[in-house]
Amino acid sequence: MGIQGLLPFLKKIHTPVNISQFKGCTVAIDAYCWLHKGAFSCAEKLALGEKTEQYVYYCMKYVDCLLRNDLKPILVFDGCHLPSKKDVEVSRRERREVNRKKAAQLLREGKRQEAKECLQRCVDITPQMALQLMNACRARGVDCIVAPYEADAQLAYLNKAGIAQVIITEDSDLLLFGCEKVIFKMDFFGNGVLIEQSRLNEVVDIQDGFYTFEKFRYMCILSGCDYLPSLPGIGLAKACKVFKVARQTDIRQLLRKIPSYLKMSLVVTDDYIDGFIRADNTFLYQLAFDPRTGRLCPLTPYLPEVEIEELRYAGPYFSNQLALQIALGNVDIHTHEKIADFDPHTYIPKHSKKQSDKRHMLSIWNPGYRPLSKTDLSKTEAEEADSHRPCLAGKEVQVKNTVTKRSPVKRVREVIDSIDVKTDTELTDLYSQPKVQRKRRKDSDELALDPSTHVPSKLPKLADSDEDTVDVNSQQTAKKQVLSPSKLSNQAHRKPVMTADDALSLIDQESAVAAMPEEKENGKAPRRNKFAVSALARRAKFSLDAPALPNVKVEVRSRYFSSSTPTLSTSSLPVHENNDQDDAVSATENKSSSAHVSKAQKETSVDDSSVTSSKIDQSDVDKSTSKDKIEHVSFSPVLEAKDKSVLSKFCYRNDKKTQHDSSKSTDSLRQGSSSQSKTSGKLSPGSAFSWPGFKFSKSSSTPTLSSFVHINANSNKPFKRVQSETKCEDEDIPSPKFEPSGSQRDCSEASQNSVEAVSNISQSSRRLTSSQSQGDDGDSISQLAVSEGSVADMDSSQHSNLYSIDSDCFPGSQDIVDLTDCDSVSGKSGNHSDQTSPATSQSSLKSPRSTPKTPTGVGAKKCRVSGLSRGKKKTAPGVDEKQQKIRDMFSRFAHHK
DNA sequence: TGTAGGTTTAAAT
DNA sequence: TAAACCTACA
Repeated sequence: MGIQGLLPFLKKIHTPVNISQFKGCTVAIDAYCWLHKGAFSCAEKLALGEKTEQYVYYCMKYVDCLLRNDLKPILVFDGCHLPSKKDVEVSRRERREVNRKKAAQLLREGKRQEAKECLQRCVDITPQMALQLMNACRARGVDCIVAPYEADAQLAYLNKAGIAQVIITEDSDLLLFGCEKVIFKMDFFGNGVLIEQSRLNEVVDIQDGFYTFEKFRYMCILSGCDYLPSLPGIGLAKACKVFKVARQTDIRQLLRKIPSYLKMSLVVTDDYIDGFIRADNTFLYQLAFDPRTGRLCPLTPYLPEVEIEELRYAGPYFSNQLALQIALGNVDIHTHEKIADFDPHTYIPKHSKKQSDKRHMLSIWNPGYRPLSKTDLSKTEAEEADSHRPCLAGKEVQVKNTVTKRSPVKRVREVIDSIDVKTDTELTDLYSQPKVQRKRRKDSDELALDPSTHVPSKLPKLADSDEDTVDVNSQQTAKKQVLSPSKLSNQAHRKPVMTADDALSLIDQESAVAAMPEEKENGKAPRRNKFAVSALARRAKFSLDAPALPNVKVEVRSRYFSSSTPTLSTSSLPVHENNDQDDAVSATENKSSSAHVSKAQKETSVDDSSVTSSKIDQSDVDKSTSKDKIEHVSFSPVLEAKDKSVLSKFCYRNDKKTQHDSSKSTDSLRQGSSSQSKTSGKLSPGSAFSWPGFKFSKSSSTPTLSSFVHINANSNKPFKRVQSETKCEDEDIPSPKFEPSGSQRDCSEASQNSVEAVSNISQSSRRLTSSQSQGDDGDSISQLAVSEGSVADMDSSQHSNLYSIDSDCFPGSQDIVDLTDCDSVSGKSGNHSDQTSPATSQSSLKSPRSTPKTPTGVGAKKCRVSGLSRGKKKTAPGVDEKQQKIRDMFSRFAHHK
C-alpha cells in the first residue's frame, strides 16, 4: 500500500524520464507491480481457475522494453510474509475472499459484468504465476530473484549494494527503504517518473543542515505506513510539519511532543512509540538475499546497540540454503515445497556478444558477476551524456579552426537551409544542390551514428575541404540543427513535399550512383540523398555485400514498406519504364529505400527497414538473372548463420512474435506491440516486424517466414506480391519457414501463374478497397477487394491465395485506398455503401486471420482515417491528378509521422 | 479553509 | 495500487 499520498506529495521532485537514459545500467523491478496489472486483464480467467498466460506476456512487454534500451533487468518477486505485515496480509486475503464470494453470487444472478469487476478485485498473485514469469524471463536471459520477505527490501538492497542502479516500482515505500533512484509509473515505452533520494529535502523543506533522510523516513512512518497506522488526524502534511518544527533528536521524546508541535489534542501512547520503532527498524533491517554471497543479510548493517534477536518482526532468519532456493524460485514461499528446479550453475543465459565482456552484464548467479562499479557507472553516464550531445566537443574545435575561412558557397548553403521550401521549383533546386544534401546528411548521420561506431570509410567522402571552409554562422546553424530535433523534423517535413518529377530524378540519381561505384573511388561526391547514405551505412553494418552471397535467395520478411509507397507514385508514374530493366529488382528497391523513404518519410526505421533494404540490396547481385521472370526471393538460413548481427536482430523480433503467437492472447499482445512501435518510432511503419498483421505461422514455434516476395521484374507492377503461408498449409504445401528450396520453390512456382494474374489485376484496376481494420490494428493480414471489372482476375488470386498487400504496407493503408479510390467513389453516387460491396464481396478473399468489418464501417472509417474529406477530393479535378495524389500522400504521411 | 479520511474509479484487453 | 473525488472535522 505504501505511504498514502506520498507520490503526490513529492510531485515537486518528479522528474520525467525515459528508461533509455539509464542505458547500460542494471534496473531492478518490483515484478509484482507488473504482475498485478497484467493479471487485471485476465482476472476472470485467473479467478475461475482457467489457464492463461496473458499476464506473462504483459510483463514481458515491459521486459522487452528494458532490453531494447540496453538495460539489464532483474525482476524481484515477493517472498514470505513479513510478521510486521501479517495483519495487512490477512485483511487483504479477507477482502479478496469477500469479493470472490460476491462475484460468485453475481455470476449466479447472471450479472456477468459486475461479477467481472469483483473478480478483478480478488486477483491474487500466486507463486505459480510468479514462476511462469520467471521462466519466461530466464528464457530471455533476464535474471529473477525472489526476496526472502518483501520485494521492496530486496530491491533496496540491490540498489544499495550497487547491483541495481535504478529501481522500477509503483510502491512509494521503496523510497523509505533507502533507494537512491526510483522510477514510478513506467509505461511500455520506458517513460516514467524518477524520484531521487538526494532531492527529498527539497520537498520536506526542512531548514538546511537539519534535514536527514532519517527524518524523511520518520515523517512517512508517522503519516502511516504498512507497518504502523497513523495517529488520528495525522497525515503527510502534519507529519512534515512536526519534523520541520522539531529540533528533538531523540525519536521517543519527539513523538511524545507531537501534540504540542501540532497543537492538537493527541495521545501518543508507549505502544505507538514502540510500534514506531519497530516500523522504523523494519525499514532499516529487513532481511534481503545477497546473490553474490548466497546469504541473508539485513538491508542496513546492524548498529551496535541493535538487539538482533528482537528484530524478528523485520524477518526471522532461516538457513541460507533455503534462502537460496527461495531466491531462485525453486521453493513455494508459503509452503516451502519444491516447485521448480532452477540451477544457476547450469543456467546459460542469453547474452549478446557486445555484453559478454562486461561482468556486470552477466547473470547475477554467475560466479564471474560483478556489480557495475562507480567508475563503470560514470563511464556509462558519460557515454549516455555524449549520446545526448552528439559530437558537440568536436564541433567546437571545428568552429575555432574555421573562423577565418569563409566561403560564399557556404553562405548560399546557409540561406538554402533556412528557407522554407514549399514550391516544387524550390524543391527541385534543393535536391539538385549536392552540398546541401551533404550537409544535411552529415548532420543526420551524426545524430544517428555514434562516433565510435561510425563507418566513414564505407561512406562517400564528405568533401572535407568544404567542411573546413564552413563559416561560423553556418557551423552554428549546423549545431543548432543537430541539437534541435524540431529543426530536423522540420526538414523532414520539408523534404517529402516534392513533385513526381523530383522523385523520378532522384531515383535516377540513386540508380546512377549505385551503378557507378568508381565515382566514389575517384573522390567525387556522388549526389545522394540522406537516406541513401544511411542505407549504405546499414549495408556495411549488416555485411550483406559478402561475395559468398550472390546466389543466395534473399527472402524478405517485410511488408514492403518501400514497395507500398510506390504503389501510389508508380501506379500513376512511368517509373519502371524509365529504368533500365536490368536493374529491375534493385531499381525497385532503390526507389523504395531511397526515393520513397528519404523523400516521403525522410527517416524511417533503422531497424527493420534497414534489414529489408539491406537484403534487397543483396538481391542486386543476382538481379541480372532475374530478368523477365518472377523472382522468388527467399531468405537463406546460411545468410542468417553467417551474419550474427542480422540473426540476432531477427531472432529478437521473431522470438517475440513467436511467443505471442503461441498464446491465445496473440491479438491483444500484437496490438500492444503495435502501439509500441508507433510511439517509439523505432520501427518502420512498413516493417514486417512492426506490422501487427504480419504473422508467423501458428504452427511454428520457430522463427518462420510468413510471406514470400514475388517481384516481377518486367511487369512494371508497382508492388510486390505476398503469398499467404497459411494457404500453403491449407493446400498441404509445406510451410516455407527456413527451407530455402524445395517446398518454397514448389509453392512459389505453383502459384506463379496466379502471380501473373494478380499482377494483371493491379494493372487493370487500381481501385482497391481495403477492409483491413483501422490503423495498425493488425487483426487482418490484408483484405483487399478489387473493384468491379477485376472480379474474374481476383478469383485466380483467390485460388492461389496471392494477395496484393500494397495498401497494407502503408501505415494508413486506407489512405492509399482512398487515393486511388476516392475519385471513383466521389465520381459515383458518393454513397458509402458503394464501397462496401467490393469490401463485402472480398470476404471470400480474406485471409484466415482477417477480422470481419461491418460493411458500413469500412467506408466511413476509410474517410476518417485518411484525413481527407471527400469534399476536398472532389475539388481537385483541375489539378494534375498524379502530382496531387503524391502530394497528398506525402503530406499525410508526414502527418502520420 | 486546510487537512485527513473514506469512497470510487481506473488499470488491461 | 494510486489518483480523484467527496465529506467531515478542527
